[in-house]
Amino acid sequence: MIAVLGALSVEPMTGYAVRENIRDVLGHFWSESVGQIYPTLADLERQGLVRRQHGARPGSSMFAITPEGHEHLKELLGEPIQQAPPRNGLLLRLFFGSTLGPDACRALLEQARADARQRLAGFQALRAAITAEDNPDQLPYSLITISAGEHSARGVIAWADESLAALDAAAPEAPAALDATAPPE
Amino acid sequence: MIAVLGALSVEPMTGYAVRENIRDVLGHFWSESVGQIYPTLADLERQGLVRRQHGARPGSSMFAITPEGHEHLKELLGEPIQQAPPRNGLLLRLFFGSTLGPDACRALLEQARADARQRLAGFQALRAAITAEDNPDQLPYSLITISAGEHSARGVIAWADESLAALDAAAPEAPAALDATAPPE
DNA sequence: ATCGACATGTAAGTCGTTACATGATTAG
DNA sequence: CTAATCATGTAACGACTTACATGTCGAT
Repeated sequence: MIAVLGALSVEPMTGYAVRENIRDVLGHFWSESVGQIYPTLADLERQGLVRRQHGARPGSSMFAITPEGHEHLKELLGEPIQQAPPRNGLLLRLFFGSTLGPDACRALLEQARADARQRLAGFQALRAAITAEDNPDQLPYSLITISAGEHSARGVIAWADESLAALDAAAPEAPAALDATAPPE
Repeated sequence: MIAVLGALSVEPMTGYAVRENIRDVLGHFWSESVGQIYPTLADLERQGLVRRQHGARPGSSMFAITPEGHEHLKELLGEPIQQAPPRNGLLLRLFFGSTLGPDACRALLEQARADARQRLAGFQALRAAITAEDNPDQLPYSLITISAGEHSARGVIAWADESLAALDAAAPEAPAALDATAPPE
């Protein structure tokens, strides 16, 4: 709802383009499925918050936000954030690490770290792209969201490093053990 | 499912206790609602993964995990993690910061930082508690999940600090401006 | 005797995803 | 000509939450 109206607040576009914009621009912190977008658009039209005009091709529509829609967007943005109940499948598995086994835990942490590194690289590319493309009004806010992603990714990397070290200390599972330090006993 | 079976893998307990354990022990990264727990328990019983015995009072049941249940838990823990589509209401609002207004953005960031500080304090208390209570097998894995929370909270604090500074630089909204540095012009 | 914690369940409803159905247009 | 992309929608299903309904037990 906010995302759809927000996309249209930038410029008029088709529902398909709304979907692409949400995926490509907001994708790292928000998502809407197809099944959400068209009904939402129909709702917004019914409420007079967007106007539907003929698209470039037969059967397609250009949606444009109305002044009331812009008003409504402001209200929506001011509404309290309701956060989803936490549900972190990685931490759930790691919590039961003694059942899962230390090796599988190490693998999970390494995977999480690799994913975070990739995301971090993506954010750095994205930062460069939007610094070139965004208008000066939007740029600081885009940068804030990218910065959030970067901080989060760096946090995951540091956490995974630390946790892998902790696992090595707790369960010496011979992680490349061919060095000069004498094994215990 | 994993959470319920995992709770019962520690010791037999009532459904009510399962709920409390999930809330109190896994609460910072996982949650199950009442409406999930009892049907899940009934499912697990039907599949022979838990056994129901008479509870201490009439009408109450003690649930205990069976060997097959323990096997199944291992399998579940090994299954790929499916992560929920991202949906961060805070970042969504901040992204549309030029519509929302700089002051409201500042307020959101300050709130997020305050929340993160509180979570961080909670984690530090929790760390002390479980270090005293947990058995040595479980402790490292509990610490890993707490550490994840701490890293995340510290990340949010650093990000909020940075972003507040960025907003001050981009939109000099007179944030406590009574100091010796001359205002521009 | 009454209040809060313990205890188990169900029903209704919300939210959201996935898959399907359909068709136009454009690039190779 | 044909594959990919553009474009719009719906239907079925699944996941989950909230509220309700019911009853026991222990402490004050």
